Amino acid sequence: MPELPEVETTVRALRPRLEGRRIARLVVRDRRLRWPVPASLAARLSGVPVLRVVRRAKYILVETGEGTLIIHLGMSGSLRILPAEQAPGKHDHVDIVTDHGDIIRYCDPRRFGCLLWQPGEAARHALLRDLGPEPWDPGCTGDSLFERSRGRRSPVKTFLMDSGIIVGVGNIYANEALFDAGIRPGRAAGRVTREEYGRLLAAVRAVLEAAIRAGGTTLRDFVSGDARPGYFQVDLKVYGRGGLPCPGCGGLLKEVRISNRSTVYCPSCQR
DNA sequence: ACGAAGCCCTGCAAGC
DNA sequence: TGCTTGCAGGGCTTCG
Repeated sequence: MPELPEVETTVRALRPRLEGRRIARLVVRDRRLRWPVPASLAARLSGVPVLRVVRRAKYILVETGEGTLIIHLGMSGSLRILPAEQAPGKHDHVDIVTDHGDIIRYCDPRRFGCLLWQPGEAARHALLRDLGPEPWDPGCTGDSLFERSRGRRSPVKTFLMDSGIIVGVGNIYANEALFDAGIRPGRAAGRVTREEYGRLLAAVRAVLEAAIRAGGTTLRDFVSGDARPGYFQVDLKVYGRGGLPCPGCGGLLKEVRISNRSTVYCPSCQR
């Protein structure tokens, strides 16, 4: 399940294969994704030069001279770079073939992802328009989170995972960051202090950066094979460890559901 | 404006 | 062994 670090790692792997090159053709085998792959996409991209590949939230933006290809990996999606033709598997939806012969294969078994087209400025697309800042945006600070959270009664974990507030914090890293910051996930967002939001944002950045670094070590294996960038390279302190000892105090970690998402925390270390 | 719940989908694990 | 059931997850969408 791609979280932001996995998307970032994918973008870094794609850059040398796409930037400055042309899309020779698009092979669409299965249009069924969260929204159907537009019927006009293949014709639209044929022969088009790629200027830049960038990440915004968990979206991969392939910027061309004509517009932007917007890709989301959903829960189970992946993009793999194949050095040569390989027989497509059951859930291999789309191939992007470059003028250098690289095949970039989009696969998404659960079909929560998407491939869409936006003419002109990608930021104007409805999916991107209302997104909050990136965690590293200078305008994203402990103070700004504190201000936005006033009066909110929903859990701070839900607030942290709200892409209108801050992007890129999925369930796994929300759990980890709240543990690192010593904040209980179930507390009302509006009751968390200014200082705590400062600690929380620092923890978010640190845990995402560590995971991106870990993803970087898998980059060299990204081409061909089954190697995929992954967050599972990082040691997770609480996620998936409900009932096991807390790495801080040794007490048992508690597992609850918040907004229907699995939530793990230490009742002693997190207040 | 906010918040909660529903929904999309497949693979896997656990229970019978 | 083969069924059924539950769960996982991001994030849009709907409803209150």
